[in-house]
Amino acid sequence: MARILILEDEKAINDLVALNLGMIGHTAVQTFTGREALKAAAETPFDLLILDVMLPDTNGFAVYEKLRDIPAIFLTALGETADKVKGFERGADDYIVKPFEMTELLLRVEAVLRRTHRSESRYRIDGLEVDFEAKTVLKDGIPVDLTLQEYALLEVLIKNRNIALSRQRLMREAWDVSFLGESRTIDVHIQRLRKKLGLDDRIKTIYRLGYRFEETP
Amino acid sequence: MARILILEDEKAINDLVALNLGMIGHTAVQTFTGREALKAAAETPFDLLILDVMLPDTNGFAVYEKLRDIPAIFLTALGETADKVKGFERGADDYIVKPFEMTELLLRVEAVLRRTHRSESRYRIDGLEVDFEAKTVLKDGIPVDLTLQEYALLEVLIKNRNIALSRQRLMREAWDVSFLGESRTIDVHIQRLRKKLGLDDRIKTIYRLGYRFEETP
DNA sequence: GGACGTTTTACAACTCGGTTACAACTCTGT
DNA sequence: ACAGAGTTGTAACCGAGTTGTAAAACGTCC
Repeated sequence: MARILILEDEKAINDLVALNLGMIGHTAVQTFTGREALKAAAETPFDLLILDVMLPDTNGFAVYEKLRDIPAIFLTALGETADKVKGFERGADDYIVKPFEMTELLLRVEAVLRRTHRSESRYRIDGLEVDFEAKTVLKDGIPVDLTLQEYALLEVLIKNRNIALSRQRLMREAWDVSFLGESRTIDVHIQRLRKKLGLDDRIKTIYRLGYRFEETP
Repeated sequence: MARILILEDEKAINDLVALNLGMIGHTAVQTFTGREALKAAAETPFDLLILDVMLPDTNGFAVYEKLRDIPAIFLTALGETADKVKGFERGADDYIVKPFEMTELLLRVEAVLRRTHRSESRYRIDGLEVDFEAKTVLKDGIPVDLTLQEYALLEVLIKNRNIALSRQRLMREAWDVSFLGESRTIDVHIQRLRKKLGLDDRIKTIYRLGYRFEETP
């Protein structure tokens, strides 16, 4: 089952949540301060975060920001704004108002875990890490310099991964040019991506058609 | 935490935003007209503005124009989004469409504050030490004389470190000029910063785009 | 007018994206 | 299986456009 990080300063609640998650087969790691939570998250990967919004040393959102690629459920005691935040649905995140029924929390945990594929602002595979917001690329944690054009091509490939893309279409999407004469431009850029990022296996050539970024080579 | 200015004529929304910001530890100052907002901003510095776009006496953009280098999140009603916000050359800012979930706003607040590092009063790396309050710069403990313009540029670079900044945006944030013709001004100032502070490795050129201050070269 | 800060100018150095040329490979028809 | 046509891989090269840099020109404040 899933590895779940709990960040909640009230020990009674923290224990209760951990106990219940454990009963339905998840592994829960309990933390009580933002610092602890970040440390735990740095050490081992988690599938889900359960974060208290208000904490003595920080707030749950700040912690979430630093671990942004992990889905989260927020716990809050903001009674006054309960109605406002009740229907909250955002990507793989959720929001629950204290005091809450444990059953409700467990249901939401299951729901979030089921929704593994969310609109991503990052993509990771093997040692490759692409941040679509910052437009940066890391290879084994080390920043790789891509030129604007190289990055544009990579982004199109990844966002259409597992789909064969014709040269025509690559030209249109990554170069913003609708026509394609006799030109080796794309081939050369594919070559550069493969070399810079070690993507020989992932970027597959489709003979007489174009290329495809593959997740399962 | 941060000092945040709210400009929103609907009292219910204004109160709600202020309440929620307060709950996660920020200081919110509530204003209801453009005039009030400008007055408040003139009296004390803010780290972030939350501005309603449509107001009885003015609009949020006009206020933002006058307080240029403070990051802002705009609140807009559904129909007025696209056209108005689109052509707007956005700095370290964001916009959100009403009606919005409070959590979403809070997340964006955290994101902006995190991106812009506004609440810090000094920055250190290698032998470089910048005091944003005193506006002084030490290199290996020795004071370095920067001119006003040089310092302004350095501050913008550092406060937006690890983000690629276009020349356009550097012009706007460090020179307070929104247009940029054919000019080598920025390049020359970058050159001086690099020379005076030995920042050849940290201030990176992004070809065809601008510059970026890097923490991990 | 002189000192200082800023911008422009001029040219050298460099970068990137594209082309080329040829080698290596893939597919098709026999 | 084989040959030949067509397609892709790849290193090397080139030119337009971009950036680095020193020096000159311009402003502005004492």
